[in-house]
Amino acid sequence: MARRPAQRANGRAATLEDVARLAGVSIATASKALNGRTHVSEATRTVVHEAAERLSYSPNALAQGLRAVRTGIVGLLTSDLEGRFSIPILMGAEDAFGVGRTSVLLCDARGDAIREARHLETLLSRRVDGLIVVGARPDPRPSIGRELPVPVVYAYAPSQDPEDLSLVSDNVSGGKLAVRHLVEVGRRRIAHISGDPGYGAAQDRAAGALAELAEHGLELAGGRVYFGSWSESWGRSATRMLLAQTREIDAVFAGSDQIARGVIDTLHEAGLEVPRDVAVIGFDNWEIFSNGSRPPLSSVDMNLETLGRVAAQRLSAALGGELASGVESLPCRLVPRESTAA
Amino acid sequence: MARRPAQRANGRAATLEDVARLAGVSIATASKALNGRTHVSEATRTVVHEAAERLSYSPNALAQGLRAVRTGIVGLLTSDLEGRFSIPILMGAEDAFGVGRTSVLLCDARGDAIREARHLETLLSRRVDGLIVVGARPDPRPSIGRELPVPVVYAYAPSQDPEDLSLVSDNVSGGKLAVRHLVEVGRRRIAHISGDPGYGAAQDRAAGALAELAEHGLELAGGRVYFGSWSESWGRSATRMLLAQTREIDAVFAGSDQIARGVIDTLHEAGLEVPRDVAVIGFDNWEIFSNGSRPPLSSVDMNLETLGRVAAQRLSAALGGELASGVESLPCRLVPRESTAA
DNA sequence: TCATGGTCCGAAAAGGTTTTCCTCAACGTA
DNA sequence: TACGTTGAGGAAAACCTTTTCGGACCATGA
Repeated sequence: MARRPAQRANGRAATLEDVARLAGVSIATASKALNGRTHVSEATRTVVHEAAERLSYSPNALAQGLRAVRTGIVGLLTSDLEGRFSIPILMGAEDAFGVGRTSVLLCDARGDAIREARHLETLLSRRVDGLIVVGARPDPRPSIGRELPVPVVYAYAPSQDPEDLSLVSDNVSGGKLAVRHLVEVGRRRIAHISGDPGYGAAQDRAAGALAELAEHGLELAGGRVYFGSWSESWGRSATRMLLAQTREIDAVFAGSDQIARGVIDTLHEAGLEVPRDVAVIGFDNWEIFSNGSRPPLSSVDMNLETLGRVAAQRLSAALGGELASGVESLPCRLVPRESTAA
Repeated sequence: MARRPAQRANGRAATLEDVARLAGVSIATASKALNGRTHVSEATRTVVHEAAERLSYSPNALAQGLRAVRTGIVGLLTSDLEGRFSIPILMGAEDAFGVGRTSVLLCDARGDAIREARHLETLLSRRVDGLIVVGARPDPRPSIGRELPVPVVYAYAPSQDPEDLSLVSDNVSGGKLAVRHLVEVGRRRIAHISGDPGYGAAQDRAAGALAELAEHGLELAGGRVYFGSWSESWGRSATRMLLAQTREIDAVFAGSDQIARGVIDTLHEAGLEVPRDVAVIGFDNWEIFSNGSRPPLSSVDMNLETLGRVAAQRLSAALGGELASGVESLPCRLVPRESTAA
């Protein structure tokens, strides 16, 4: 069994010329009729539309893009697609552009600079209207270049070049948000277990947490931030270390949902109940983890869809005129669940 | 602070004509020189290349696509991007096409048929060379149409139309693989806890498991397959139900890694050690779950990257000639970890 | 009858590339 | 010298659409 792709009789898709011929008008008139331009009588317009319908005419976007200034394609250059951060951003961007108006050309550099450069070249040769660059981790990454013929927005990971426009999540206020929530549900002895201290995000969240604690006249339980790695197993080890040092805690702010899972596990093993004895809040709001957790895990959401959406908006705005530069921080959002219930 | 996108002096990208003028040759010669065609002297070729370099010339892929039969773009129409199944397929496909040769235009229909139709229209108007359709769940989905001007490959979710070409994972043999592994590490009283029985994948994995058990003259522990939902919490409830009925089990085959997590949790709570008392194997090999688990979870990998890669290959092959039809099943792969260690 | 104005439509150019076919020059051979 | 051959390079068409500009036609008023 085999089958050839369906094609029109002449072996090609219908062109505007075919439509015009069938409608008995010129190409110019057909174009004007289909695009709703003026200087076409209603009767003619109807005839043309019918002809287009009959031939299932679909304008060749390549030819349109060649003639017009815009192509309606933006490039999304990501460094880590399997990472869970690119996807929400991608979806937000796709959303903001609107179906049918702009398409997204996706390239994954897999963290390889050479591959990234080649992808960039390809995207430019396809005459994308703009680029969104999504880094693998939320730390400054090399700029893809300042002298590009199209506007570029960096999302999640800012560019090292301050002249570029970058959109990032405000991890400091995210850390504050988490601690403020814990305080609001009555907790006072709050510990912080986070991930790799080499990540700016880890430092920022910790800084926000400490600042918020200070505002309430509180000190960090456990005496220090437990930095380690972004893994469940680190959440477990760190919790064991923490409990070995002090059992005087009533809340843990975990630097990620994965860490939080490890924390909850170990608290349970130690005979502590969540949230009765110890409240736990995570970060990322990765639903598969936070909802799968028992009890469901409160978390801080980085609003990555919004990040993508705003990136798309900035890009659209930049098509017409100027592109701002600098780093724009977008707020996080608290998602309370049972693990911090009062 | 604001900045305009960099542009060339005349406000546009360099064209072949610019290169030709700078090199002092005709457009035709410049084209031939850059594309490595014959009938160009070495000297001229060098001059042209230098000119192109100086102008940082990049051929306009739109114009190339307009002239050529192929555009070098394939469309990827997915129904559920946030689901974790589209991404590996996408990456496999991107990989197989090779960087720079073919680009992937990504559209997410969000499970909405109307949105899907609009995306399809857009993709066709952009004259993609082919389409890969990735469904949201591994059950037959409506065909996007038989009379399309480009070849289409369905991946993960097969098309309902047997004339279409579909690539799916072989869940039956995946189920066999899991049980065979458990038998090989010496287990005999094997239970199966799976997800939503409305999923063909759940039925197939169960069928494979039962067939493999039968081959070894074994019966299913617990007396039946525990179907439920694809969640951690179902893994927990089902394990409680299973243990309430019999503690005569030494292995559990879970229908997904998430379920397996719930199973392991509950086994631990019941005082059973994994893998000493009960071995556990999952499905999907979702590393964030299987590696985060304690102990690390053995699993069956559906080889989704391979699925994507094969989809790309089939598409490439179809460009030249004919596209096969029917459903092609690709084998799964066992990934043993500690949770089934002997 | 002529001028004027308005409405509708069509010819043609532009956008950038590739390829075919043609010209032209140089060179070798009879 | 005349002719054939070879190799380099160029003109132009084709891919498809949009837009500008001008032409044709009709009606109206002077």
